[in-house]
Amino acid sequence: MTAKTAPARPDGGDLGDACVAEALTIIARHGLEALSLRDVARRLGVSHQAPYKHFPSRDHLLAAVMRRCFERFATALRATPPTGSPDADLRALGRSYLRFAAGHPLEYRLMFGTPWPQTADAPDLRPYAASAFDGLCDTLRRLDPTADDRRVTLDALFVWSTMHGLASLLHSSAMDCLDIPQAVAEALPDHAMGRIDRALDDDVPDGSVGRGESGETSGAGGDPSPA
Amino acid sequence: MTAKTAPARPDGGDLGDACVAEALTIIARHGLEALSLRDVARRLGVSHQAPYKHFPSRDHLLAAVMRRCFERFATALRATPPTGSPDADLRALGRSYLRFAAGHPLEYRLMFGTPWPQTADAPDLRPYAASAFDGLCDTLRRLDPTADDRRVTLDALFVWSTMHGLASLLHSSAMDCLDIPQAVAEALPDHAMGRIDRALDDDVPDGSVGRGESGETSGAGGDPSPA
DNA sequence: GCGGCGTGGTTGACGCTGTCTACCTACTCA
DNA sequence: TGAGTAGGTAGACAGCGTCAACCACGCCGC
Repeated sequence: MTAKTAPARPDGGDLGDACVAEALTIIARHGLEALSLRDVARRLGVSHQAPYKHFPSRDHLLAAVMRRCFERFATALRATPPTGSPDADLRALGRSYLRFAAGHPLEYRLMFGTPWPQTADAPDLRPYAASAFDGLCDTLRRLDPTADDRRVTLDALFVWSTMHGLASLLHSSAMDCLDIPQAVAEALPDHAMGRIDRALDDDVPDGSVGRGESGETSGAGGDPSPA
Repeated sequence: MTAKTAPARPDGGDLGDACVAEALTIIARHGLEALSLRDVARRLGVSHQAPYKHFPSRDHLLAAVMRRCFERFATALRATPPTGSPDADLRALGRSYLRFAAGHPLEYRLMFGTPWPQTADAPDLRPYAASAFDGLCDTLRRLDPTADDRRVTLDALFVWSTMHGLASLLHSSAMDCLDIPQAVAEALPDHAMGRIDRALDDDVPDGSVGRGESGETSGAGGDPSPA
């Protein structure tokens, strides 16, 4: 329990890592539903029980795969270094976000579209999600240095919601029902980012943004136990 | 093959309908992963093969469940009759949307968060998705009667993206990582709707919204074959 | 040197799943 | 009356996750 940091077995490869890589390949190609521990073992040429020496259950393997997805996602978001203009930075961030989602739709769905396995609710994944969200908050703070923390958090969640909605809807089955011309679909990301720009651009007191229609704040998301 | 419109078997209940209802109950309570045809049959007190007389495969049952979900969703959205003010209508529509998603998170995920079974890509579900989207477009058209169709479609997709993003994120695992105070999370829907209001409020030429940064339109979602 | 032991691999079994096949029964209709 | 069919039955199959038992090897205290 003490000197168990890195297994680094003498016989070359680490089966645990290989399992994660193979599972990630399967998910990226055929989706989460197609992932099976036995298939992973078969592809790696080991017995169907070998992965259980590295992961107590399928969910633990899934959690490891998700960690790797989050690493890649965080790397992709950090790939756009901040420029001088917070406005341009926000757009670049949005573009990176959508590019990752478009390029890795199944991994994206794994991270944000499916319920996490109970195994993964550990604070293990928190740093990745938090760092991405903090980056967004920082950009927004530079955009409007006078905004307080609550305002920045709300705006960050608003921006994130729109980006996540775009990323999800653009590759969703529901979208295919709608006969949206491809040219319109392709113009949507920039259009939405323009709308976000305008939504955030003008600075007015908080009261006019969340203009409460007499207790309506609890109308949509107020129920503390919706399930 | 001709007079097969409604089975309406003489022996009381319709097992097909009962299967859909039972499957919907299971999904709403335990999620899609917990749905099994054998479990449905067991709960209904019939053999594990009985459902196959009504649905050729699990996916066909799933498609029927999704149709029922969409019916309920469309009903929920239509429950808010249009008032005189398109601005108020838009907010009411958003509230209905989020209320349904909060009240039926697993059904919502089934409709918009998981890939549809190939069985369901028939034009069967199109009317429901289209009617909801058209309602949103109509409201936006009343908000700005001068906007052309392309503009209305883009704005509708923008609004829908934000709503869908909110609905997804507010109940996602990623959100739990972020230590968002509950008060902020509860204020988010109204805040976001206020931002949307402002994003749509001012009317300026399309050029300033989708200000193309020299071909950037194809940067985020332009790749026609992302997978 | 050697026995205990943890690590990482194996095989075999269990119950679960979706699905295929065959069989049976009751109703409809020519 | 007899064929056809809709709808329900049971049995079998492969694939799945998981539990249990077993085995080979490297390490460490004696």
